[in-house]
Amino acid sequence: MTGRGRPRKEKSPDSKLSKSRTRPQQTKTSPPRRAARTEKETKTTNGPKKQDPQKPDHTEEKPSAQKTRKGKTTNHFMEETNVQCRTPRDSPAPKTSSTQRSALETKATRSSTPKEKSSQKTKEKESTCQATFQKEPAKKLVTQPRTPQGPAETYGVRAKANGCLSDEITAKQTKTLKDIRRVSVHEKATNALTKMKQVSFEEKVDTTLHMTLKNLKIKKKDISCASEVVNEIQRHVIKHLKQNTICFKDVEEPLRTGSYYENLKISNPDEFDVMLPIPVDRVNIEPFGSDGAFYSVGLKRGKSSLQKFEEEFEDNSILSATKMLEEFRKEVKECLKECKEWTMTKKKRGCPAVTLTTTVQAVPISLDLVLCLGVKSSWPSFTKDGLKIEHWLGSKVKQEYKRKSYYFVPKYEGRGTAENDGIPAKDVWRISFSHIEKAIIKNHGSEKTCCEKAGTSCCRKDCLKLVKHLLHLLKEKNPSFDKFCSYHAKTTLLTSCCSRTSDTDWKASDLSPCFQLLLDDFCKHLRNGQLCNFFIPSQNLLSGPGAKMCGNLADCIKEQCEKGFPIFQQELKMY
DNA sequence: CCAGGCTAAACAAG
DNA sequence: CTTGTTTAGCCTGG
Repeated sequence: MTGRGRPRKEKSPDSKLSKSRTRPQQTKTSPPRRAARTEKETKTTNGPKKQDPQKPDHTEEKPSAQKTRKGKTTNHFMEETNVQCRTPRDSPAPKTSSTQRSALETKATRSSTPKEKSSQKTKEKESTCQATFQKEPAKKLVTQPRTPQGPAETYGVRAKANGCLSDEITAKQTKTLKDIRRVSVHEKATNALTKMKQVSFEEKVDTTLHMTLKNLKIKKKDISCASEVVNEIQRHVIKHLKQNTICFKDVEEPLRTGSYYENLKISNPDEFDVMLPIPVDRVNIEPFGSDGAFYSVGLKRGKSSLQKFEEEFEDNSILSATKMLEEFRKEVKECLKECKEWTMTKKKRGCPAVTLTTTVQAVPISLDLVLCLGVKSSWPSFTKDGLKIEHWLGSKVKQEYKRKSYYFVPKYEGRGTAENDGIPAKDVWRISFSHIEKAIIKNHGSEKTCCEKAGTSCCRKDCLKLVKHLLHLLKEKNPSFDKFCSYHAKTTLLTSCCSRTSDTDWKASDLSPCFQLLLDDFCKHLRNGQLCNFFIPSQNLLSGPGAKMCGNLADCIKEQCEKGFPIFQQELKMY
């Protein structure tokens, strides 16, 4: 890893190439990064997950981790009493002595005196959390959340998530007055306990979320390593396209899109998305299908370097996405001959990207090169009701965006042979506004200074990272969710930002409630089976997964919310 | 076109 | 916590 820090401008492409060629050997001799990391940063790194989230490996670790939790509750309780605001979640055991109980009560009243029942507002949490992060071992944070019918039952009271006391009273109606009085005494105690537990529960959620976010951060060193090789191959490919091809020689500056370049990448800098735009002017576009997301693209008459990709259909000709992508693949493959450390993955049907993979320090990295057409004219009419950012970012900003180009990527859905007006799906293009998404994410505040160093910081991006991560983990656990993707999360965030437009709706200190509100929004979309493309409202992004799966996912998310995100806690446990 | 300045984010130190 | 440093990526003015 030494010597990586030197300024890139000093390197000539050639020297870099030769250097890279030797790298595979280096990786063999040098210890895998995971091992190297354990010296220092083990607690915050995501080592175990490193290689391949899809591998079932990690499932082995979970049961054992669960075991360690069992039977430690009493001990755990004693430990916890030393920590301010960190009250037992697993319970006061039924046998809790009166002294212990009163200690708890006083603590409850002292530490928080919660006036409102369900205090969604969790103020000044951050300081507590921050301290917790540094001092407390992670294992402490990962105890099982209090189950709905928790130990409170031992007091003859049904403890509900929100402690609805009226229920409890009706349950006792048949009892004698004496009993009721006795109960009410207990109620008092329980009430305090319940409230205390709520605080504890919410705090625990808050801590879990912050810890999770912390673990999702990508290491500076990893960024350096990955970006060096990724930038190098990018430059190489672009140079090749410009110098050695005719049809792609007009390729413009790459549009670096996707999570990494939006600072939304989580866990590892292992996926890079780059769009390579070929400018086209004066095109005829025709919607393919009814939702306005796919189009056939015809070149207007006149010579063009793209003419060789035209297909004749009835009276006009269109640019065949498949042909063009094939040629692009061929050219990229050609330049990989000089970059042996990169390999190209097999073509996936309907996929717009040519995916290149390599490993840096034993860590796999993939780079998606997406050929696209850049269109400078005004956006198609299907976008008319999209991008409703007026109240959030302002209409000037909107106009600014709408003046920009838009792009087409060679992506189709379903079988390539499906026809529409005689045009096969494999020859159509999907519209893309990735550059606008990136611009919005980068400039996401209602106030211009949002998240700038002089301004107030918000939690919009953190919320999105968490939703993405949650979705990722749920998909890992349940492969039937594979039709859901991070774009659903992103679109949900953008949509939610348009309804909660103020920066104060997303205060950085309100991460937990904001995140859960965002999940609420997501679940609502899922239950309705409808999530509109942010730019093309007529396209429903949830038509793919189907109603049943949407319902299932919403159930899973709801469960996670109610239980305090055990799926995150389980992960934290591993570090 | 590209050098140099700027920003966001990670990170280290106090 | 605050402050400063480093880095990659981005933007811009000459």
